Amino acid sequence: MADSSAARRATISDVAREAGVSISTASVVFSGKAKVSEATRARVIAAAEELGYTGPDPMAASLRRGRSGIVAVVLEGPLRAAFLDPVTIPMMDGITDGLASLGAGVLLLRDSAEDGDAPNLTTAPVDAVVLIGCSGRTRDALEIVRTRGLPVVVIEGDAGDGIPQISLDNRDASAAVAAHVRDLGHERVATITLPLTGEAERGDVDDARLSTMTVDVTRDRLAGVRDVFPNVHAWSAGGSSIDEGLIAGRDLLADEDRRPTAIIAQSDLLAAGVIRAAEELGLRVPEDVSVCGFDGIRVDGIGDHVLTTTVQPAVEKGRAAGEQIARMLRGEPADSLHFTCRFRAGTTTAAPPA
Amino acid sequence: MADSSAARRATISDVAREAGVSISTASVVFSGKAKVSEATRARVIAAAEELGYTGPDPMAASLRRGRSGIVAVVLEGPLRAAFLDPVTIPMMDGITDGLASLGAGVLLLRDSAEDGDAPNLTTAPVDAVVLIGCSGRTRDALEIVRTRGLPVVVIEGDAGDGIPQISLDNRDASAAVAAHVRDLGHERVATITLPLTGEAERGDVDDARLSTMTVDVTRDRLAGVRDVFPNVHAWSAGGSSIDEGLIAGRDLLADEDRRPTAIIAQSDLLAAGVIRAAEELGLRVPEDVSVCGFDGIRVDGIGDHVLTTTVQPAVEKGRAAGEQIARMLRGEPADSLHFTCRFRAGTTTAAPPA
DNA sequence: TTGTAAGCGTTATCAT
DNA sequence: ATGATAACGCTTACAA
Repeated sequence: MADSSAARRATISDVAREAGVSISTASVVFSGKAKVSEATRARVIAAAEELGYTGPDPMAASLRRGRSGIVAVVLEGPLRAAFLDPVTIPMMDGITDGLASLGAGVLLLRDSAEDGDAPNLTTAPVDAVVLIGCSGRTRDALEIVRTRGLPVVVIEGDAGDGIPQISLDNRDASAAVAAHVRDLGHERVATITLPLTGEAERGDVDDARLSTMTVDVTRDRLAGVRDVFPNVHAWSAGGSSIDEGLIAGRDLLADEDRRPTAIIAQSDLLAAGVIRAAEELGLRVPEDVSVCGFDGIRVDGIGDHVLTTTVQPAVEKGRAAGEQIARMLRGEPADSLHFTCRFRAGTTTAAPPA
Repeated sequence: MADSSAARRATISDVAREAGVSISTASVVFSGKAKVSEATRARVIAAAEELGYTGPDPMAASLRRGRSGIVAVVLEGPLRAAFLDPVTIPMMDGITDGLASLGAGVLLLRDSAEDGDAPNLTTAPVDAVVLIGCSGRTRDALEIVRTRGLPVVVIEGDAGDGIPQISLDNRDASAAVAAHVRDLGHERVATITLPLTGEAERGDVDDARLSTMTVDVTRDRLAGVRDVFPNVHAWSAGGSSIDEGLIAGRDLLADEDRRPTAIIAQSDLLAAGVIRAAEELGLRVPEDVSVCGFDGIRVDGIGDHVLTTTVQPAVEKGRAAGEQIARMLRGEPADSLHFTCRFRAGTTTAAPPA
């Protein structure tokens, strides 16, 4: 008798019973994995409607299939910070794209291992993982993922071993920018690096600090500049933003005597900040000081300038990552892919002032 | 004999056996839901290590608990578009924040119902859903979610019924901006609206088009302007971006005779575009034309101007949504919350030219 | 403190 | 074309 008054959610077996068919038949109606006569299908659909059954429970289906249809994307630091970087968005878009063939969704995860009860790699029902910017804390994430045996692709980071990674010719591209600056005749050059470690600490970079550097991207882009200007004055920003560029620019351009004639920023955002700093100080770009960046995103806030920079294929990087994940999930072998930037001369660089 | 050579993944029962304890004891060691003697705990941990067991399978745990620890955030249109809107990111950050107490992750979902095999509301293992900008297609999402019986919160959209929603005083805030413009003495005023429908179609808005309007935010902000300027000339942008603002601005400011003395843009991005358009045409802001926006985000690219606008509490909105979700998941009642904007006078508005 | 056992709701295999 | 049945791997009363 006890006809449970509190509405328990209908299951596929309720539907099957109501429709007078077996559970497996009902299941097949929803999955479409086998032929079902039109008549029974209709009965099942009707029964489902009747009972308010909205289709297989995703968690049960996940368990049974061994797939959740979810891919984690691990970003460094808080979301806001990650998305402040203008290349993140196109890249994410690319990832979704590459994953499309698989019909997988994207779960945003932060890399904070400490974060108590936050959702993390060890407890999230994901089929695979994309790691972005493998550095410090992210390395822990990699460890977890590996022991969990999840397929993983790393974007911009050294994963080691046989882990497919999507890389960029940071060093060469950076060197190309530097070469452009050198060819213009600059000798007193400074570079503004991305953060050296997870902890953003800005200021001049000396050898001691250099040895603490853990972020690959930072290292490679700096190395590229040094390939051309071995003794370049390096200044490390606390992040990649216009504000940080502004701070760095003010510091580097303040002292008239030691003022560089060209500043090579390791991101377009930083470069934009430098341009602002220059304008603040009444310096003209590029007549008084040349400025260039890295990324090739569209930066607002630099007026009519076209930034001299190198353009990275952000969407393609993301798509490649997504595609490799898709392949691995299909049991196919995945490759590491290397992308190259394209140098773009703009209006923010010129010969040094006479 | 057949000691499966292909390494099948170890399960908790393997661990239990290896450690010589019952399955439940092993389970408890990992969940910490009950006291276990230090000795047995150690044995279990050791066994797990031995077998390479990395903790309970998330899918199995999800099924058993009835919780996946994942909350879906449904955005309108492609990810890229959604994240292009500068208020989205702080809002997402707020959501993650509000969800933190729950330890839930965020699954990004698009609202495209048609999208074949893409991951969607009906098949994703989520515990709850946040709907952003409930309009048109998003309404279908709402329907699905409701029949699935998932807790849901709607941000900026009319969900009807007893669905908690996070709202903004779009109309009043917009009216306040308009009032400011009126108080400065402007009479020839134009407004640039957000898209009227999901399909971005830009251009003058007449009554016919007005009746096709489906987006709540657009409607409310426009209504606010009309509260002050009943016959305001409305021009609908194809989206909320600087480029769209530029296009709109060019069109509105082109004809010297019909040129408005003030343009009220429904977003800061649009306003930034208008300012650019004005500068292109050699018009000074605010001397020749006043411009104001909506959102209160930091816009790059408008030089030294401080945009006259109204500031919306984006992070707070997101956090509120997250918190309401958390409450519902705890079985507590959830409320609708209403947020208000704060008017901010900037340097882009002044009295009309004499 | 530890063990027993009953599901959670599916899907896939194999018969029929 | 349809049905019976065995997993999937875990959690949690409840019993010992």
